[in-house]
Amino acid sequence: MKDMTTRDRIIAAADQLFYRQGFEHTSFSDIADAVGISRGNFYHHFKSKDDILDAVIDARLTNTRKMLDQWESNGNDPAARICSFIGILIVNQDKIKRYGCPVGTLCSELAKLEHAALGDANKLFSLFRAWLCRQFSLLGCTDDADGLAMHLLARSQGVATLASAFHDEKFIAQEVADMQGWLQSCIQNAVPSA
Amino acid sequence: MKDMTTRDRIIAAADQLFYRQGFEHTSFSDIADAVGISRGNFYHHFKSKDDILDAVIDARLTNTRKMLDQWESNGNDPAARICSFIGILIVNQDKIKRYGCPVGTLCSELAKLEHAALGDANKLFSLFRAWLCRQFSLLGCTDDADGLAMHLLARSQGVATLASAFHDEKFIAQEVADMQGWLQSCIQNAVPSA
DNA sequence: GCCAGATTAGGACAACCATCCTAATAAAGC
DNA sequence: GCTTTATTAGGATGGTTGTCCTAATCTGGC
Repeated sequence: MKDMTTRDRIIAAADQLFYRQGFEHTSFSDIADAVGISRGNFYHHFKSKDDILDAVIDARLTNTRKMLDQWESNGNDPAARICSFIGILIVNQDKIKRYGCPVGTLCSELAKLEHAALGDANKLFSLFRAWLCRQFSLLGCTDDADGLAMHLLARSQGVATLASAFHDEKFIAQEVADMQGWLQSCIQNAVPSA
Repeated sequence: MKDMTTRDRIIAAADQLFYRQGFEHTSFSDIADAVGISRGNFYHHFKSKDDILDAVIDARLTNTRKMLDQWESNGNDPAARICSFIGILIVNQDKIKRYGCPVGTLCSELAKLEHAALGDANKLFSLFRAWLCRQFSLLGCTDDADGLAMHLLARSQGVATLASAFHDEKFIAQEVADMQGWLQSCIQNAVPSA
């Protein structure tokens, strides 16, 4: 945080604030206060507020790609990787209970604003979708890997939304366990390898 | 629409705009233009913008209750009623693809705004939850009726979110079919009556 | 026909917003 | 050490927002 450039510190602060307060409800003053710099100084680093949003989405895409690559290079089997994805709901449950899913809530907001960056934000979903699809394929579920990916993506979105509404962590645990059971049944239905 | 009071016309217009544009992004001018009245005229009917939001949420609660009551008094069995709930995703798929779920997106936004009306908005979720729980109980799934209700609620939320992101109506149809299949398996696992 | 109350219109108001401008400061190259 | 460039601060600007005020109009009771 200390050795970051001002530009990166703006992006990091905006990232958090957009997640917690929403994009529209976050003002330049909010970001300036969080970073500890002057308001008028933004325009040396960014053309506009929309420009900051683009940078935030790019950063999220990069970080997400990094996380997924790491899960893939860990030597685990595809089932364990998918379990890592499901596990996000447990690892981040405190934030999710407060602010929902960072991807889902951002895309929902940008859709209502008819914001130009909606397409880029949706790439976050596409990233998870393609990654999950690949894991299901490797698992042997070749005929409907994308359908299974979308199914799992949808379920985790729903869990995040309801966990936020009801602040119920027991519900998260139950659904996570259920998803893991569902994953096992996927493996059994898959084409046996060798 | 023509025989409604001005107050009701404001609520109806605000309801639509809050759904389509979000609460914060909808200004008094937007509502005034939609209703066709003057801006300063609102304060004869409502104390503040938050007051309009409260009225909109109340109206949604009333309408939802009416819908659920109707489904219950139709003479259908509980399974068919739950199917009606699932069917919302098909009936409203055009709006859902554009704006997501009216309940989920409103609660997400109000949570980020830390808005006082969040508690009332969450009652919309509670309404569906209690109704679904009752149906599952009548179906014979007495030991985990609430868990099943939450599960179905979460899944439909997830479908709405992803349908909005990917504008994919084939995905909606697939998930709806899958949910109906899941419902059948619930019935078979239920305690057999008589 | 008149009057009291409800309803409306339209503008005034202060606060906030994203954006821009200018001047001061820091850093770097030579 | 000087000059050029990058970075910063802080205020100005115009537009929009929710809110409020006042005067005009409409409505119903008598």
